[in-house]
Amino acid sequence: MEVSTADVAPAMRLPVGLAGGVFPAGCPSRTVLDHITSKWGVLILLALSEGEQRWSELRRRAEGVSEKMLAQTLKTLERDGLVSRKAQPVIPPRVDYSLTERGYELSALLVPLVAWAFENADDIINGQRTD
Amino acid sequence: MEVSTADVAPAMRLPVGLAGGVFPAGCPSRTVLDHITSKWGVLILLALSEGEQRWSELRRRAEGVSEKMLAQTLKTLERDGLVSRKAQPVIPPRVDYSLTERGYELSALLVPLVAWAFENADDIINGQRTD
DNA sequence: GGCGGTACTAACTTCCATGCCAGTACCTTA
DNA sequence: TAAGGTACTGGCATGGAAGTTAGTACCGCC
Repeated sequence: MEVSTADVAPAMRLPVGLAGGVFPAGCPSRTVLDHITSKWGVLILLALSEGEQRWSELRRRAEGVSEKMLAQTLKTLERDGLVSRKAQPVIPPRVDYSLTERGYELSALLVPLVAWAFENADDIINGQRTD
Repeated sequence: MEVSTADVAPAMRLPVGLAGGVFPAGCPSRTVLDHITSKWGVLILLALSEGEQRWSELRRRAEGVSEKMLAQTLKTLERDGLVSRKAQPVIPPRVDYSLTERGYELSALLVPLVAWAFENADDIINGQRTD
């Protein structure tokens, strides 16, 4: 078998921490991973990967998200420096959300993952493995 | 800025579903995404991406996982056709887990994501964005 | 003989993410 | 005047994820 991590991203090989244990419990990586792999985190990053969007637009695109979770998730992602918030002091309020540079980096990795999930979802759910 | 979704996986662009709504709520993609982005799902897939491993080895590598969650997660991933289980009828019991072909496909996308999280974790947690 | 390791399953409990609802402040349209 | 849209915040409820504990069956080690 020659499928290995090396095929994927030569400059992105998993670091030292992996040799002998995936991650120390409670290390920053775990926290960050939790944020970006959270149910709504993924969807929102994904939606924003296609460009700046307003609050209400995000609500519609991340179908099923409640206002509370949208606010909470956006706040987390903003604190993590992945999303930037631009509020315009107009009435009615208008707030635009977009990805930061770091956010784009992330979404570049996230998008193929989600695409893969989308493409394989039916097979997987129907229990049709090829192997 | 040249980081865009197009740079990543030309054949993996996000499909039609995305234009106008990330995913329908309750569609298979959501379910699969939940499995593979689950707290322990990620860690286990990651650990297995480095090759076949036994139960007890996985316990140690995914630091902090309880036996219950390990069993549960492995069962889910096995049902999804991402992990294969080989039990040897020896005493004491010996069970080896490895990724299926589909599992490797996934891990190839997951590994760079996790690597990114690892590399950026400190910056993110300390709130030091560069932008 | 008793402890520990291997690979689990099952029951009970706890806790946090999420959901649901209500409220805010201002404007527009009917 | 009343309803509805915009962008939120906060409280309470709950369900599912996760943790805890115990039990199983067999063996090797000391």
